Amino acid sequence: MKELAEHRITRQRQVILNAVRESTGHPTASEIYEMARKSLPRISLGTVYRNLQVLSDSGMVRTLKVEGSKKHFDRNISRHNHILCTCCGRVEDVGYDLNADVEKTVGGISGYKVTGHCLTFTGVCPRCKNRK
Amino acid sequence: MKELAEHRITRQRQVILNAVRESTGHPTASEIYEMARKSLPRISLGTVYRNLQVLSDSGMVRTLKVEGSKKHFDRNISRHNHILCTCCGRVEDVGYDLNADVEKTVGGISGYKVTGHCLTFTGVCPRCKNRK
DNA sequence: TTACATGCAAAATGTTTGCAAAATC
DNA sequence: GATTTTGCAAACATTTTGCATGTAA
Repeated sequence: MKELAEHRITRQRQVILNAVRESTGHPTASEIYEMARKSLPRISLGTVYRNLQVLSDSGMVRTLKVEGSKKHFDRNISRHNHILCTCCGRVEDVGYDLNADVEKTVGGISGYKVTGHCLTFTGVCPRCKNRK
Repeated sequence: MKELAEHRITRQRQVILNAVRESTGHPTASEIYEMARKSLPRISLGTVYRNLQVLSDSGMVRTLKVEGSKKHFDRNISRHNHILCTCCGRVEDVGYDLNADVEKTVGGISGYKVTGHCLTFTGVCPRCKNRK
């Protein structure tokens, strides 16, 4: 994990970080691009991608890879898991966590040096349930 | 889940299914394409993608979405989880499973009708550990 | 002033799709 | 013989990259 201090603090970088932090959900790169464009109309998608990478590498945002082809980004960098609505594509945090020693257990089983895990639930969100 | 019986049994379909079943790891679509090409040199990538979709929909193979951009396919359709080597990209099964009532718990927490979950560990595999 | 960051456009990657011909049932 | 499936190529969506220019430190 590189420190952000190694990087320059540009207007674009700040706007992108703020966009993620102000987002209520788990925005994709192009959603962040649209948000950033409101204050920096000439910002490019490439810059958004490059900065999301930098911010993710330096631990300031979290990159989520849920079902589907797009990456999502998360302002919440603490340990937590996610739930994906298979109906509307919504991604939400879920306040459920694995036991802390699970990674140790899996390390023993697999022989890997386990560095992390990703747990995503799928289901139908309350809104979609009620819509039927 | 559609039954495969609704679909015709073509040579391509069989070759693709066999390729997944005979694979030792968790091949990607293009790896399956290369395998299939050994017996059907004129098979197309589109056919591979279409058939993997059919086989996955009918529950005969499992589609895996691990970190990284590509989908992987798994001959093992029973409940199990995966571990990804962040060093070489290898994906392996891991004989660790969540408690069966976790989904019920998460349903209660989130208000979702939970239909599944996906748990993937990341780490460094024994081969990559020893290579240093 | 110089190394890093940007905008732009093109390329790369992985996957899906339209269509006419071929194969299955 | 009707319908599904195929091969091919083009389209698609997302992400990455090369490069000349701009900018923070």
